[in-house]
Amino acid sequence: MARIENLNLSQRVTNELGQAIIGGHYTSESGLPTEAKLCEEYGISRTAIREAVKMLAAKGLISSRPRQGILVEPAANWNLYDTSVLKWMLASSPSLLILKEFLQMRLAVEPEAAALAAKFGSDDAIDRIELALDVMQQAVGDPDVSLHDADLAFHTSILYASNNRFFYQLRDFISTALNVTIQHTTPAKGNDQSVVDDHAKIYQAIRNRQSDQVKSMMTDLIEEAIVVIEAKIKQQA
Amino acid sequence: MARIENLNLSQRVTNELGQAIIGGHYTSESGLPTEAKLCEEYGISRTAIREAVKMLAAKGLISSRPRQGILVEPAANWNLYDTSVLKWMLASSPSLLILKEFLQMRLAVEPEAAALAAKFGSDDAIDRIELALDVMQQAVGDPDVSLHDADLAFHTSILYASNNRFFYQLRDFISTALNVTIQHTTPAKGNDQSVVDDHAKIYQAIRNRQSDQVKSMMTDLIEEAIVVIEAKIKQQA
DNA sequence: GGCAATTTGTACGTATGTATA
DNA sequence: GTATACATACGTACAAATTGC
Repeated sequence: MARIENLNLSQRVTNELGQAIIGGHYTSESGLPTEAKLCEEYGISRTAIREAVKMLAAKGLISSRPRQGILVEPAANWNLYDTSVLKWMLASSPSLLILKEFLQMRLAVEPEAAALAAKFGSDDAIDRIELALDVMQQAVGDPDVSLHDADLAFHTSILYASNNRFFYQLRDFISTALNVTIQHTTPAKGNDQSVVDDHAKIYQAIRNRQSDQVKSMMTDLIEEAIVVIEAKIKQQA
Repeated sequence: MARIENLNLSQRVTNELGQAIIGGHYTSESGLPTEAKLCEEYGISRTAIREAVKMLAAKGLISSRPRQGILVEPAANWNLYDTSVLKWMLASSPSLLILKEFLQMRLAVEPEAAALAAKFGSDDAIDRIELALDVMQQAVGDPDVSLHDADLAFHTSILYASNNRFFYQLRDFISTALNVTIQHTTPAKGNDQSVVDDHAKIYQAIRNRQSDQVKSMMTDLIEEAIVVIEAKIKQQA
């Protein structure tokens, strides 16, 4: 998403309403105010409101019918793989529990994606993984290079190499999940090199077309994170 | 999605334009006609066109800026987990290749979902799986009961029992994938009972909280389908 | 069936931004 | 650079359709 000041009016309203809905300010029972009220609240025209309503409806958050007004859809219908919806969710409830759900999804998706990359990835696509790994290696010891960003690029490039559009489509979701994961699993610095080494092994296995090995390696990588998080959750309770 | 005649104007236009974009009638180079032209073509007001454009933008299919007009986004940005987008894709290219991609995703998601259901599923949620299985059993020999529908319900109820909203959110995607799968993998009738038996074993493993076993059983179930499809693809070539 | 409330659809005017000459 | 033309962005006003009482 671009900077807020670059967004047009209906997009800004969509953002505010979307966050309010996911934050629970409007519920399935209460619904939203009428179009007219929303115009007053935001001091804008009906056209802008209606466009925002249509965008939120397209994301599964609301529905609107004459006489009934604008209704909040059950959370089960929200399109969680929409980048905006994901962002709003994270903003409203950044808990360890959602992180655990993220990791469970990563555990399903990433090992299989890595296995597909080993089986079907084009040489060019695997070059991209290597490139991301190189940057990760540079980042060790050089504070000007972001290990974090290179880590995201590494995992995303594997999704790309899977040669399956449905896996690659999950890049924003996985990036978001990985983002939150990193924030919680790198408390002590200094183990950067070992992180890079683990990723290097995964890259090599993909390059060598060892799909079974890479699948179990990626599984191990994510399960390590799950162990850390489950310990933290217990600690909280 | 409701019946077409129940949709309002902007939703109908969204459908037509969405299908045209995914079908390749408008490309990343050509873009779409101007709002004014679209009004003429469809014989409706600019407001309706604008609302449709906003909905398609919310699904990642297009973007619009002054002077540049309405641009088609790269296919990599389309929100494939949106039910409408998925439907449009299937309508425009119902090939065996997309089915293979579906199955690869199912192989990632469903075994893990079943394992989570075994670990964390509530008793109520597992009851739902049992219910779907019962209907599957009834369907064997009774043509009034749909094995197909019960099969979908079985797999969906496992996603629900995973107790993870991101897995359950994939129910439409998995249902669509399963739908296409069944069409291609049940050529000969008469093996209904063996299909039901396979599902019964999976249910029992979930009920007994055997997460490792259920994971490998679900993996086997889907890999069987993959073998059939890959044979068909080879046959075509 | 009639009435009221609310979204839906239409029409048109002005403003704003942006590519191009 | 500046001006111009063109396309979307935004606003207001009104008529139509739908639904609950």
